[in-house]
Amino acid sequence: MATTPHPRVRFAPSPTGKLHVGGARTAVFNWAFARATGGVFVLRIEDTDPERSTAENEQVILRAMRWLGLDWDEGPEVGGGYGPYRQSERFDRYDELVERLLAEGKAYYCFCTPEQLEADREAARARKDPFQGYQRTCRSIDPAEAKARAEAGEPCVVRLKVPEDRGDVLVHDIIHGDVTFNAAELDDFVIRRTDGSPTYNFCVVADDSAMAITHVIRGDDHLSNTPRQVLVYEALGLEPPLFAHVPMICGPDGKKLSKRHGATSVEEWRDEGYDPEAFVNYLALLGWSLDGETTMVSRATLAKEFSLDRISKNPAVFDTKKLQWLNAEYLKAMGDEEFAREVLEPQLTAAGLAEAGCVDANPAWWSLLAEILKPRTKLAPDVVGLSRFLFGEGVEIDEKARAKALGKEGAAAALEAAEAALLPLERFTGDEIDAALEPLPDELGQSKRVFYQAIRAAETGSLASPPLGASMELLGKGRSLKRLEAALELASA
RNA sequence: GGCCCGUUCGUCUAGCGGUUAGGACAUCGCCCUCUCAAGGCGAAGAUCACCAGUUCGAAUCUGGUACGGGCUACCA
Repeated sequence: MATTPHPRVRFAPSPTGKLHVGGARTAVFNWAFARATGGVFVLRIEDTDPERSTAENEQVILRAMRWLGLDWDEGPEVGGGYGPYRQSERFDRYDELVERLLAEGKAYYCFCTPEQLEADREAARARKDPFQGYQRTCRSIDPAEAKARAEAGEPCVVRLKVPEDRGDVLVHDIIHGDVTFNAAELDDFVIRRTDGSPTYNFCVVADDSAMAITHVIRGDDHLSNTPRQVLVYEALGLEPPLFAHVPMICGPDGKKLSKRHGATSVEEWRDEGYDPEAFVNYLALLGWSLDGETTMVSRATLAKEFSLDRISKNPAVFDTKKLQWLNAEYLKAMGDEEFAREVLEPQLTAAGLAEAGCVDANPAWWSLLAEILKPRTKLAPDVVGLSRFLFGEGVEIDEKARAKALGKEGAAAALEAAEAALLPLERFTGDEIDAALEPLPDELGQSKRVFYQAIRAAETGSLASPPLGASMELLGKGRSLKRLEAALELASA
């Protein structure tokens, strides 16, 4: 049982909003498990609630899944042998099963109004009854009579009849072990609403079974609902799958992650400039570990090494700092050319500083830029601010740079000496530039700090920048010299 | 209220009866250095929630307590 030859797992988001990080992590686990075991990853859309489900949200979720690189083998837009993969397209199937349960006496009509139910609940609370669920009022109605009333149009729901003598319901959970619930504490829950639509706890079972799902991997918040689902499996005469309830993700305050903790949908993280692979890596490490030591876990590694027995039981706090560090690690691991094409070109194009195709037009220039920017980039959009000084003839010198660098005594002398030393250079490369400038501070009797900061202010307009030699190489001799001269007017003698 | 789950450095975790309780992020210090980063080295940080018990021996097994979370809907 533990080693099903070809596991089938599913991720079943509800298109009532964007894909959130908790859902994304569940998706990562399902995907990784399927890939690592040679199984099948099914994507199913749980849109039984027509009020809150929209086609737009479904698209947003699919887009987020693709961005994360989590491809599904069966589901919307790819099809498969167990479709349809939208619950809204499976209503006739659910209905058929509900009718069967009704006919077999395993479910029954309930005509209680919401007001009655609320009153019953209140009464149970008042008399301190530990059982505050449905009081099974309509169980005693004669089935034939109930059917007649229902067919006559009287508003009613259908409830599952929890067997009186069912006793303990065991949930076999791969992460938690066997979890025991007492059926007597489960009420006869609704499986079909007044409007005829089926409820979650019923559809999940109908679909997981119909889609031959072998392992249900989902959030811990579903553990308490699982015994209800087990009861549905039993009523239907079906074998339940294996369950794996993964710990929740929470905010720094220990509460379930939500909007007030900041960005919660994966597209917001994408827009902030995170790399999808780094994001998946981080998500995977939230509640799972490869060996306790390794922190860089690529999708390829996940697809090979992921296993359910290394998922922890306790909830995890989402730590943006660590995500950011991981993201920077992925950027640093990129080749210069790759960084130029995948980070620099799109970011600088979006910022209006460069144009599509720029990297192809001058690969060497862009590779050098990539080399000096990579270790300084935490998030992709950082490159815009880091390289802005390279675009345009002159550069705006910020106030701090004026005051602290150009305002220093000897700044003008530094600029003049630099210009004189650079003017004769034939090969205007970082190394040549560095070599030409190197002896100047001593010759001028200046500290390196004063000397170089004056040059830096002149060339980059700021007190902090990438290495000067390479920066000037990227600017080119013409612009570099022109900027030295321009700064001279602002510099103190 | 009832039921269920969880609890190892600030955070993510390793650990599965005998370890100086290991790693990573963050923090701090030193080195490198013309700035900012990156990098290297190092430090600090966990009476393993608490209390009993089992055992020669417990973070690891058992029970209870506390705290946190979840479910208890005609949401999913």
